[in-house]
Amino acid sequence: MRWSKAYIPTVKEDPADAEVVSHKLMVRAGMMKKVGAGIYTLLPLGLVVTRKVEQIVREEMNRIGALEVFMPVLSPAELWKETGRWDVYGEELMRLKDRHKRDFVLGPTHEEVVTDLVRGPVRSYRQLPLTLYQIQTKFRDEIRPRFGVMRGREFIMKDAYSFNRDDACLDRTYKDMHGAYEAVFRRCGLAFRPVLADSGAIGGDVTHEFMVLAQTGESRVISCPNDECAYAATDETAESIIENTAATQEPRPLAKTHTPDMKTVEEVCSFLKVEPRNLVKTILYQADGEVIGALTRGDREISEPKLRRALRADVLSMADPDTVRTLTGAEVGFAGPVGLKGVKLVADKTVTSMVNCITGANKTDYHLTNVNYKRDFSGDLVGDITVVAAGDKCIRCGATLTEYRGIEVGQIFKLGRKYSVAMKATFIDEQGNETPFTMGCYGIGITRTVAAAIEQNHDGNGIIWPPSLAPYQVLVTPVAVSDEATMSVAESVYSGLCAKGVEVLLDDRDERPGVKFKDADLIGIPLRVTIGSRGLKQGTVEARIRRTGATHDVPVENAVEEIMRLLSEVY
RNA sequence: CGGGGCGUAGCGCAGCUUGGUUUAGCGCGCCUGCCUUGGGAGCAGGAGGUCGCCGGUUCAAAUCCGGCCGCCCCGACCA
Repeated sequence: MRWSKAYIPTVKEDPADAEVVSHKLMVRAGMMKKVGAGIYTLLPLGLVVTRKVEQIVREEMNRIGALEVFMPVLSPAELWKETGRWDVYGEELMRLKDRHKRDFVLGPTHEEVVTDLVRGPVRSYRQLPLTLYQIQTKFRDEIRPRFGVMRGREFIMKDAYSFNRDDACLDRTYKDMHGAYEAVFRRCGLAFRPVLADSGAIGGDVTHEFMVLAQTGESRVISCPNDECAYAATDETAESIIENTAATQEPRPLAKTHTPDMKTVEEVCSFLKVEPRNLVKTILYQADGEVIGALTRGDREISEPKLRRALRADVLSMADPDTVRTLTGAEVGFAGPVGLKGVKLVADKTVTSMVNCITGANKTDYHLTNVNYKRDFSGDLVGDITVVAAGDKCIRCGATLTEYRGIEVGQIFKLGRKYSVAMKATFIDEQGNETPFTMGCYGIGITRTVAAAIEQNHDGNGIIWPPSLAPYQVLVTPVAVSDEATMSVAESVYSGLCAKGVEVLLDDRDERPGVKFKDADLIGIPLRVTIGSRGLKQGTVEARIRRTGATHDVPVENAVEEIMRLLSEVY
């Protein structure tokens, strides 16, 4: 490809609306252009990179026997009503009507469509397992799109769905997928970690997220530094051992104390001269229509995903102030578990071993002191509903946990039978029984992976593509296109490399060298070959590795061979 | 949806507080010519704007007021 024909509109200045490097660089390198909030056009360079990621994904999916299909972006509301997600999915589901006023959705994911696809033709266990995947545009009406293509509303995703005869069969597919995902991200040249995660609204039990390690990542990952243990999970899911104190105290008699206008943990603590860890905080939630009280230690946060799982609830949100006032008989800020009626109590496991703690009194401007579990109140449900913090102890090996940030580029779920039961998708098993499929679903954010690759591979001058994702492997840069000797060498190196099947970009623009070099660094081609009169006097051209900046003078005569050799070293 | 901010040439911005001396300006980019050619050169000339949209105030509005639209940032969501 010749640069003069390639449409790579690079820009010097960062776009005003970009926050993170990948967004800035993708715009500056002429890879994409914003059309509206969270929606982008991919320009030729951006598209080529995207296709590279897609191809890697495609090869790894095919390798484990998944079959590619192509489902529509638009799907009728009926399918979503069948599984109930029409009501549960929320605002993020982009709904629209056709000219006949019939309801449709722009697919954010395709469980319904794919389940509908197989529920007729697949009748026998002999046809299983079956795994279908597609690479398709998805739409999620994000509350707040940001960071360019990292959190867009429209994005390209690979989504795969497996139909298995039973749990053991699903386990095998899940394991294959796990392996395929590791292969995909390894081939993309990314530093990543598979971590345990929450299954969210999609439902199901076991799930892993694949995190690309990056400071700008939106996800917190908690991990165990002990290599043999290697426990890693998202902050929504991670479990830990939270050390308790003061367990040696003798229980003292329950007392009520006046705490005028002391609503927050901090206020109560400074007023009563105690540590937050001696408080039990009580937060009221609305869970599938029922009001529940969640209890955890004062210095900790309630994890809504954990709470939702503990309750097996679909919809969970904090109760509104009126509900709180009605049920506690007090202003917000004075709720407590003692004597709280009509509310199901969910206690974090740490709460059960606390001694002489402080809680709200369910009376405005009063708190209770010397509250003790079992004696004064009990949880209807006890579990882990607290957000993990760095410094907690590993649930598996006891080591002190650490935290890092990551970009979630993929997630694999064991769905179970949620969708197959809801949609009556069944097959006949070996015993002749009609049985719902046991399903799994597996996603990779393609466009997000492109952005993640840039987050992880750039410097002050621009992108440094991992060779497997680079839009071109070699950039041939003649210093002056007006110089005939320079151009004839450039052309022969270019055509020589093309003939070897190398993806080459020839910068044939009549620009000053500085401009070309800056653009070269910006678009991040792994190997640049510079041809100028200076080198030609010695009979050489210069090969420069983008990542290291290392240069090699190679003789003109066998330039193509030398460049091929250097290329193989870059890989 | 709550809070904050922005909308002026292809891009990045100034001007707005205190309306008219601004024919609306600057940098980058773009076009022509000369010159230059190993890290975003120089000189000369040039093109490009319904100042987001609608309405109001005024002799006069980019500037003041109201409404609407779009975009960005911070919070509650997620591949």
